[in-house]
Amino acid sequence: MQTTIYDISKKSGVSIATVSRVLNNKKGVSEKTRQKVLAVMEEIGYTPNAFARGLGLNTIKTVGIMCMDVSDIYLASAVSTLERELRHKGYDSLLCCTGANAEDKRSYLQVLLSKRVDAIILVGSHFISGGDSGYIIEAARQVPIILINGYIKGENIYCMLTDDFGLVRDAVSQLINGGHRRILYVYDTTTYSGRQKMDGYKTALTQAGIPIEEELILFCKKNLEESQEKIGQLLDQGVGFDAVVCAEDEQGVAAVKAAIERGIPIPEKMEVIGYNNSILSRCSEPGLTSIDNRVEASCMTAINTLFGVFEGKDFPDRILISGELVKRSSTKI
Amino acid sequence: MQTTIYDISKKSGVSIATVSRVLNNKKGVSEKTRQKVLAVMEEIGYTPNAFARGLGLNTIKTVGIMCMDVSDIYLASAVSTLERELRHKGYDSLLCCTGANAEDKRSYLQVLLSKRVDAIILVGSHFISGGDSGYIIEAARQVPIILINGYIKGENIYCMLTDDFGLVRDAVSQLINGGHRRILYVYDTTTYSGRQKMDGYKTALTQAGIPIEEELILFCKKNLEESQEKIGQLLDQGVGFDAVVCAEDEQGVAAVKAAIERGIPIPEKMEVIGYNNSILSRCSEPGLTSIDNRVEASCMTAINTLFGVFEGKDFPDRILISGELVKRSSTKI
DNA sequence: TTGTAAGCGTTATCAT
DNA sequence: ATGATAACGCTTACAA
Repeated sequence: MQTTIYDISKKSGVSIATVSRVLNNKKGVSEKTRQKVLAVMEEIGYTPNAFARGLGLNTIKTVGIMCMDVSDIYLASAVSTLERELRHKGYDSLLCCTGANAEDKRSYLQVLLSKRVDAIILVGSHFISGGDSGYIIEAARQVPIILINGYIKGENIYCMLTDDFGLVRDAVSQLINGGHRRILYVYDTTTYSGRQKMDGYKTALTQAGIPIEEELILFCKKNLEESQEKIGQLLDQGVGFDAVVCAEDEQGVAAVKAAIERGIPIPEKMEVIGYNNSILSRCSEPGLTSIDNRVEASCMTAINTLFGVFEGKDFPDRILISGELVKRSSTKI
Repeated sequence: MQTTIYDISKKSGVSIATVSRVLNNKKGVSEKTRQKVLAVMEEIGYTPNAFARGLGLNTIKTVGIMCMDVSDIYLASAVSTLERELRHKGYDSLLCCTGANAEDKRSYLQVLLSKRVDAIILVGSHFISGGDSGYIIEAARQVPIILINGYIKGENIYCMLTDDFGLVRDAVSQLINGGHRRILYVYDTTTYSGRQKMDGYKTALTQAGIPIEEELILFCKKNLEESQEKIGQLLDQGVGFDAVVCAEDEQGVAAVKAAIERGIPIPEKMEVIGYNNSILSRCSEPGLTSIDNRVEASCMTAINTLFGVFEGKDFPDRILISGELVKRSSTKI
């Protein structure tokens, strides 16, 4: 059985109230008593029960973090940053990987609420793709909700937004300025963020007076081998393109590999741009130029916002985080 | 304010006991009453308080997961598997990234204990490198502790072990059989697991009657650029080796890149083997042959063991998980 | 089938 | 400076 303050109380000959005071470093306890109590705690290896504490205080200093899948490099780096910052502030992280199923997301959110987390952070725009974000707005009535890379309008909801649209548009524009007319776009999702990126691609073309061609837009699961195969097929079919922009680094690497496989020199005969500036872009050979939307910055800002909200301060419900294009050897631009 | 079973009780005209019964799907409640209570719950958007429940039952259906850093690909994939399996069983995961500091590991473990997690899973052999694993043995008096890829002897501690030693030894032996005599070994840590790998390298050499040369053992932080630079220097200095075995895929990729940078064809003039069979090994160009110690299998077995322990079954305190060498284009073997 | 009441381990408010 | 006690929201005998 676990030991309680009653055990400490009995063994040290003081009341549980005093034990509690010592435990919480409250003043109004004589130094002698304090020492005695601490000694007993040490001796019997006492660990306070956070439930009991949480029951009374109605806070357990824990924040729920929801994401599709931590094994995804991008999400893992976000979760890592969030967890670290939360811990610095004395909060724990209850991790919840939802997968793609909408019903699961809903019920997992309920689980987090029932564990009385002090806030919930949703990472990735997957949470607003289904259209039905009502349950999130509903949940925000109980605790503040922070979105990393997504936007939902609602009371007590705070959104960190990345300019995915502008970043892709500018990158594509640079390719166009570099003389490219036929640019392949590879994507894997149609979440909010995914649509923003695609719109960026299309807008850049339109602005340059280049027609949008469906055969130059390739949907493909985010899987290296599968992407490589599909891009390779396009190459073999002679669809004809001399630049590739991908919604994910993994696909960018696939594009590079598909080209090399066919003896197409990169970046001379084909330029490739990925997204996320992850370690994959650095592993690529040649190195993959990649768009960095700065998740880490988004996460830091998110935590900042959250603690501001905890303190009752007024914060904007959406904050835009800027990104940048990180150039490596897969492009000439 | 949050709603409680008292609110439901009042509004539906039944006692809190009945509300509780409905909440827990217990029998002995008339269908009519059940429906009425459920309707009220739905109406006022009731969320049960897990603290209160946990206080009485002394379990909150949550498992603590500790690792150095989830942004590490290997650890992220482990955490992902653990979280998923735990959730299937109805458990949440309290994530705790400790960083390298020993004192932090200690105190974070205390935090988990105070949150009354039902078990603690330690991922990675970092937890037993400091030598002082007393606090873990101590913690095991309160809850079962599972180690992924590490071994500590103690009551209520269960260890999933990987044969890092044998895997590296066999891989190096294969290189030796392939005609290599001067094989560079690159490593980044001296944790338990790290030492096992190195021992595997040395043993393979010794068994083949090849002397161990210090200049062929390179310590290097797990960082792509830094590793590439250091391995490159060795190449430039003419240290002379025609195969590289790395303790991490990231370093394997670095070795491949260092060689390519100098026009050394892979695998013809140099063979490279990495470790973990992560996505990095697939991104590498040419693809990196890599040792897979099967974290996912370790994690599944860990969860299996854990729930066996929960049910009071007797489980071995150490389980060995076998791995394999996954061959890609960076080797001829 | 339903209700009453004790108990879970804290914190906080009064007294003393 | 210290102690007694209510309160937190739930589960679960035990009664009715």
